[in-house]
Amino acid sequence: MDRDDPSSIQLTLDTVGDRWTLLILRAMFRGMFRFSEIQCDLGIAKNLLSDRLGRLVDNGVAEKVQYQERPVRFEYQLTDKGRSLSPVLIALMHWGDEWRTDGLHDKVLVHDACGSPIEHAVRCPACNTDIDSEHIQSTASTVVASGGNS
Amino acid sequence: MDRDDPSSIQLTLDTVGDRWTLLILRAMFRGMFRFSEIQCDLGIAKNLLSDRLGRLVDNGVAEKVQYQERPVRFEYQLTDKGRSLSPVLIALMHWGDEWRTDGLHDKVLVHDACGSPIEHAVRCPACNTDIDSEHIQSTASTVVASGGNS
DNA sequence: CAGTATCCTCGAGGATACTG
DNA sequence: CAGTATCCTCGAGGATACTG
Repeated sequence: MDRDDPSSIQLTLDTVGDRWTLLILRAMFRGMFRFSEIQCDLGIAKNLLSDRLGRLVDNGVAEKVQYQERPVRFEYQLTDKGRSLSPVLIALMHWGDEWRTDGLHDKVLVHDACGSPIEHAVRCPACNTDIDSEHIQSTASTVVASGGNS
Repeated sequence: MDRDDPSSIQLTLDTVGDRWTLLILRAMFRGMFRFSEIQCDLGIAKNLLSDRLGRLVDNGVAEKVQYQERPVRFEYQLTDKGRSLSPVLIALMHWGDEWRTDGLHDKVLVHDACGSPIEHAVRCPACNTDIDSEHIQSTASTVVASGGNS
């Protein structure tokens, strides 16, 4: 599992690949920065929230910022590293939207300016084109071999 | 945690938000479809792999396809639903690449045709433009409030 | 409010043995 | 090969009480 390929996915998962952590990040992306806000929103136990926030800070995904002096109070803000997780969150959310089977299909992610459902794209800045998943490679091998049966 | 907002992220996490499951999907995207290939690649215990593959099939992410008659043998292929997880995997991988601190920064995802590092984008097909994360909305609220401190 | 400290429980993960 | 069946262990998760 961790021999010659400490894959990038693995590294990401080590940092944010925990159920609560992902949910906490979602809350933070939604503008909740304080302990009690997040705790209340998620219904997570305090010791767990404390632990997860601590890890996020240790990993440089969030930072603890004092927002008040007396009494001393902190809030957690996303760093650039944390903010750059947005594609992950969006991809997760988008897939859930796309395939959810309950009636609540109104949760589709849309462009605020025009209301159209968004799309994901992977692009090559050099060629200035979209790239299909089967044309993405990592140094070692083809990352995504779509196709399969068809 | 599951009161009025069974968020799409939650739904996605329920299906694939498990450490092993994500790693199994990565293996499948790389073209490993057979039990032993995946088991060997990941070093996962057999009962767990069996359990995870079963769930993936139950959830319509993968399907069990017979590829041989005597003896009867099956392999697991991604369905459309499964294949549409590629943005999730790519986002996870991409973030890991971007922020990994070990020397192995050569794992960047590149366009196979030209070797340039890829970029992620969320696009509006109607406006034909890229959308910044703060301009994405779900029906209820702004999904990603970047900004924060600055 | 924003945590820390304890304690308890259940179940996920892993190993091993067995099977068609 | 592709699993299923058992069993054991450790630790994550949760509840509760306490604190600056």
